[in-house]
Amino acid sequence: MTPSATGADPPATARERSDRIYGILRDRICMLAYPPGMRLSEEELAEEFNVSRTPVRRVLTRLENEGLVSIVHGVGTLVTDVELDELAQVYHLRLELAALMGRLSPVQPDAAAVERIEALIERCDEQSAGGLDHMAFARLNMAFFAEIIAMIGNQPLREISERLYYQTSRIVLKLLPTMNLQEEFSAFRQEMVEILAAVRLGDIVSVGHLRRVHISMSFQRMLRRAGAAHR
Amino acid sequence: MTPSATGADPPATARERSDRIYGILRDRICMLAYPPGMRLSEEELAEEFNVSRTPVRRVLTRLENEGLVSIVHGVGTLVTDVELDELAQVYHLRLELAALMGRLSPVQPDAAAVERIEALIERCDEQSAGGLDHMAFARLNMAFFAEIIAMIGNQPLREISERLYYQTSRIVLKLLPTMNLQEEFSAFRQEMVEILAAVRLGDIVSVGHLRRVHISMSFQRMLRRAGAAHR
DNA sequence: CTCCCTACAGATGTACACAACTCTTGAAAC
DNA sequence: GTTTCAAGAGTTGTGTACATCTGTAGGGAG
Repeated sequence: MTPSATGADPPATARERSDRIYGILRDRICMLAYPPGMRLSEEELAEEFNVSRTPVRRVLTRLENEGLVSIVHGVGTLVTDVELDELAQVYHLRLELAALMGRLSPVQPDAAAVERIEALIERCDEQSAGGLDHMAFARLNMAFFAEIIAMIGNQPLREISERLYYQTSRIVLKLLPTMNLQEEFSAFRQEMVEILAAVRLGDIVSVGHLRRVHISMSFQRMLRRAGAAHR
Repeated sequence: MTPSATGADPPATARERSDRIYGILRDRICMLAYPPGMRLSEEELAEEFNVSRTPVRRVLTRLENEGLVSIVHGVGTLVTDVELDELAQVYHLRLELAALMGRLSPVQPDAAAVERIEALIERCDEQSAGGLDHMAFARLNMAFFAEIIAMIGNQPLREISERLYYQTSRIVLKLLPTMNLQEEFSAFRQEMVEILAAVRLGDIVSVGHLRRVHISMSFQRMLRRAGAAHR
């Protein structure tokens, strides 16, 4: 927004600026604004954020460690490709980790969190009524995930769950055009309703198991579609 | 060994040099050669490895992302401290992940791996016969861990298990002087014997459960010692 | 004697120039 | 026509000077 000409942006500390750029680039990759295979130019990014290549490289290295880009000397920084079969292991692990959240010092969500989940269900209904949108689905999914991880009290598990989510979130958006969008919206709404009921009971163990079930079924639907597309 | 005066080291690619420096620093931190609280100088490290600060910073940033050091602007790069109660969450997660290894596409170890484990048990006996050494215990433990993670077929789970191990390995070495070293050697040997039996049967599920049991008991022994020391 | 403030030493963060590497393009040899 | 090689453009990796920040030591006011 503000072109920094006035320097209206809070200068902030180096760490905060780095985290900000990281978050922006991660979201662009996860939302496919930077599609798989796209080449990211350090110089262009440096220009966009009004910094030199050095802090940009710091961010790109972090994204590489998390598997979202691949840096190749002399070639460039490439957004990694996502293939369902290559991410099968990540999905299997996500299933098991989801079931763990209730066992490892879970956090009881407060009333505000319950209201936010209710609002998400409402937004889901509004979308279903109007035109269905891929991007809207992805954003709702991400917002709901934010509520889920807030219930994970075990900090290492929370960080790992986040990482794995960002690694797999793209495959959903990528395959969505080939799938039944209404079915996906419906399944997602059902998941939120069921989890909301468990949240109201304070039963985080069940929240974890419900998550596990729905991640598994979502994965199975994608496998079926991918298998059908190959014929 | 070779002081690089002759340049005998294979020049290697940038990635390999970076990984090499990373591995060296990680081992030094995990072996307490760099004790918690120690300040690492980018300039000194750059001089030691015959590079500039730039690649050193790349490695230190990675170590920070994994929680082994803390970089503070204007202050320095400090080796993070390890406290048992702060690492309790990591331990609880490690327990559950250990139990998962048998369920997620485990890798059957070959005959050579079985022999290496037998050799580790033998080395453990030699240590028990001679003078007991903290460093020897840590090295045996790390070597055995290498055999364990080789059985983890799920790649993301393997990487995560490695990270969490490096985060907790220091606390063992730190508390070892206050503990019964002979008891620890004995328990460790027992773990290896039991797991070897499961490996011979090709029962990786049991390997995982045995790991879980022994990680848990090791943690409980440390908790008891730490509690006793506080009085 | 205590407290505060200022200057300084030393650390990490940033910018920029250059080195090293990859891929492409084109022409020349066969 | 095919192949090979060399030169060039474009990218990331590295080295280095400087900017920015922090903790401390020292001196002066009260």
